[in-house]
Amino acid sequence: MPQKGRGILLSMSTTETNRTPAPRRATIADVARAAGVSGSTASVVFSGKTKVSDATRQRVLDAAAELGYAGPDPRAASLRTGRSGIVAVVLEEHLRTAFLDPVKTATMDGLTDALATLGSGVLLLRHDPGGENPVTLDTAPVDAVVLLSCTPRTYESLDVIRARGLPVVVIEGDGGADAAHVELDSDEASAQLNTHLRDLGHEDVAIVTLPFGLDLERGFVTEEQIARIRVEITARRLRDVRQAFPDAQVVQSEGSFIDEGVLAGRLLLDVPEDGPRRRPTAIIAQSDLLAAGVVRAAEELGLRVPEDVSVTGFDGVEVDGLGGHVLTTVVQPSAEKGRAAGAAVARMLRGEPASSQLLNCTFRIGTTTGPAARS
Amino acid sequence: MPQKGRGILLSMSTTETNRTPAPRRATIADVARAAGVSGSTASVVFSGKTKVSDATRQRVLDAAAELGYAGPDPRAASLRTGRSGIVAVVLEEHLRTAFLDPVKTATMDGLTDALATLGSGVLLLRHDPGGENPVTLDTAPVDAVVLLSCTPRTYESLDVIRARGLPVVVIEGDGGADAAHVELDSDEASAQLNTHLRDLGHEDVAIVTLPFGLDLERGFVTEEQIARIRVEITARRLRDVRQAFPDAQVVQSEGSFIDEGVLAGRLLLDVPEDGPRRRPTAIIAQSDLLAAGVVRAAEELGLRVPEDVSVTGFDGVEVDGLGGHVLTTVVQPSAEKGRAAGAAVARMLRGEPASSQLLNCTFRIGTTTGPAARS
DNA sequence: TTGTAAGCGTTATCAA
DNA sequence: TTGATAACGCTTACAA
Repeated sequence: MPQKGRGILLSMSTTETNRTPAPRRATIADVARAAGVSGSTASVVFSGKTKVSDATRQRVLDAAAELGYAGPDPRAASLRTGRSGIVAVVLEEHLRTAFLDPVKTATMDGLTDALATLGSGVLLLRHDPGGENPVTLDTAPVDAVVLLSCTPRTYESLDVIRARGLPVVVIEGDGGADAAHVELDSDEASAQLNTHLRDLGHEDVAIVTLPFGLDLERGFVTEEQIARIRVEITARRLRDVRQAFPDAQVVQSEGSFIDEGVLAGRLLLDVPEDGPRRRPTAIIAQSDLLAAGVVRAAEELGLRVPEDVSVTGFDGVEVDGLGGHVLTTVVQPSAEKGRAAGAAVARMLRGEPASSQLLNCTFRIGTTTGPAARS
Repeated sequence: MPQKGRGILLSMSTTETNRTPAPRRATIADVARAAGVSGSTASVVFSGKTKVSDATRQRVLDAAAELGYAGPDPRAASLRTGRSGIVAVVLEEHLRTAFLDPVKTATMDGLTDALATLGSGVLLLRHDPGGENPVTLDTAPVDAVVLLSCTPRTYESLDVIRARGLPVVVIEGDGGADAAHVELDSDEASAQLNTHLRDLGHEDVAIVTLPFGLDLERGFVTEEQIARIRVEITARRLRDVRQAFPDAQVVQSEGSFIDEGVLAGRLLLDVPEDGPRRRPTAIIAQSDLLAAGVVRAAEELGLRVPEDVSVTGFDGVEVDGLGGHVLTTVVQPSAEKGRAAGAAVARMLRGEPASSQLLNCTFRIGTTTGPAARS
């Protein structure tokens, strides 16, 4: 079709003057009239909430087809019912960034699954307080809100949500008493991982951590820096490991990526024959992606995993690029987190009070850990 | 809070009998009344569409605060305005699967950016014709629809959309005359890649393709199988390469993954010293992830890239796990695709006719190609 | 700058 | 099984 242009505009206004009075889409009322039934009957034919005789239904359906009526307008329906069938998911970051994290993706997957069962779709919302973002929780027709990647800033969203009286579910974060929570318990599984390594005779252990949130460069960190960690998950996982291995060397990565793991791994494993530092016999990475990188670094240096060095991860996700290895890792129920959040949404929509759920991680022994190498 | 229980239920019904008559949320009418202004004035205070005296505005705002009114109900507003501020994105697959593809993620990113500017959010919809999926295009209050991963089946969605009269944008697919399209032109860039390899002296070239859509196992394929390829993108990219290298060996992968690339790479590169097959001097992979895997396979086998073997990709995405290499590749404007789709949505929402856009790929020379190794 | 009034298209309730 | 009626909460010409 042509773009706007003078000639076209003229002909358009011509059409406009002598066009039929009502070029608007058919409504359910039109259908009802055409079918010779009441509006409520027509409505019920589409919603299926009440029994309608076959004959009547057919008449309504025929009329609808005739008029090109495609079913009730969701906007009107949602005004009337008070439900839009949409649940907002608030992400802290760019999608690109968020979906780089396989755990987050899996959680989203579980969430969409659960919500689909419920009959709801997922509206992606990025929480960016700075940007001029006109579609926010203020103006989106949503029935509930799920907070997925929580940082302290995310909680600003909560005020808006509370004001609207929307049900809120917070995944791994603190949303206050009126929000439902989905929490993870990794204590037991982490302890098992520690024991596993201890039992294999590992004493020289190193840790590759997620970022501290302090804008540090990748590398070895000091106790002082450890004390100032600002990312909760990093701090907790580190604490869990250091309970068993208080003297472990700690390398902070700049993110949960394979390539970061490679760099951290080199730092730890590429040690001069008789330099001051000894090569650890086991490396505990705070994510599977980091662990995959460490495995890679080891192999690059001609070290065999697990014969020469053991490597463990955290998350239990499938890592593309790990080759034949199966990581020894703490498996977190990523998709289950989403499903639990979906279930919580369902409950709150049913009017039940916000209730929280604690999900357990499990410890999985893979092929990347073995007896400590004799030094 | 306690779960439903007998005692609780009793006390609840007690409360119910003697609670205040109207526990419903305040509406804009309530606010107007409390502020002593008309409904329209109150409305305008929130929408900002018309000038309101500071005094009046303040009175309205105060009344709203007093009543705990959090702004206009989006459901009602969207019924009235005919806009919900939501655009549906239809994906063919599980989110998990869709977001494994870095190109798709980047496109989503561009799309959400563009739509945010427009004031719209993105509703994720999975097109699954089989499943019982109550929130579909039929029932979702959306202003427009973007089809992202198109397969022939996706077009079923189109009928529903058309019936609703919603604007449609199809990214890399054929949505018919009334849809806007975003298309990619890689001819030029592909030709440049071919020329690049030719100029470097490569003649023994192999191709690692995306799946054929024929449920084939990973491995070498026959001409007959090539003739039956059912995935358009695979066919087109293969055709482009074979124009220049008609005799290239072809290995089909089972998906766009690094690990698939590794396996395909081994198949091509791990050849016996004096077996029947010669080792190719260059491998053209149909995706960057596959290419990354091929690079890896080469290095595992002790071959240097690009000294012993050149590797090229397709997509131009950042690949985690590629180490220091920069792939020689065809860069497609992934995010731009999304942005273009967003722009198309904006235009159609403004009432302009569906118009289509063709985006160009570019050829990028990285560090993974070099002169053909002498055999 | 503010007010009046007329819907937007549905569905829930109740009665027939 | 069907029908009449009254909301649902808001926006926007248009008038004052």
